[in-house]
Amino acid sequence: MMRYWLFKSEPTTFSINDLEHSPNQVTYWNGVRNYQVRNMLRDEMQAGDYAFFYHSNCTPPGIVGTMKIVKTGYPDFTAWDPTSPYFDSKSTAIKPCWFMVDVQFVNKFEQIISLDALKTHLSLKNMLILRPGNRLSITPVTKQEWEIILTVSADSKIR
DNA sequence: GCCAACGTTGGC
DNA sequence: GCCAACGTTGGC
Repeated sequence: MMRYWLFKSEPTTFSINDLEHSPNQVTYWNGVRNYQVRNMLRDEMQAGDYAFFYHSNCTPPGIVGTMKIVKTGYPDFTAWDPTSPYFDSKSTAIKPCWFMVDVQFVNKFEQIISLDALKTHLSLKNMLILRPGNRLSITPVTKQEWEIILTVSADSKIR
């Protein structure tokens, strides 16, 4: 059963352009250090799932494109590197604590669908990203939400 | 740069 | 296992 997701990233750290220009347009999504999100990466995400790429902490924040999960959860090895900002001594190769998936670029929207724009769609009002105080860097998206947002993106192209 | 929300830590 | 203090996220 295919699922849909939304991945947040600060574009100054890693943007959709960075993904587009990665080798084979694929990258590992490392650095998740939240247990709820870890569980999604480790247990729930499947190859073939689709995800929105969301730019956070920028002007304006919003969804900028889509990507695809191409490798299911495996240990986030950047947690093992003492020189990495993502180092965490809790995690070892024998007993990994943190996980990541590989994602592949699919497309970039011609126009960002800003957080403000998302808020104007009644049918999207239950999106986790719109919930005040939601800080999960990855959230599940329903099939309906996925399709509505793609429609919004196609509409914005015509204008 | 402010601040609300909320996850994590650590003392007890 | 409770909960206050603290740190981080992220919109504004």
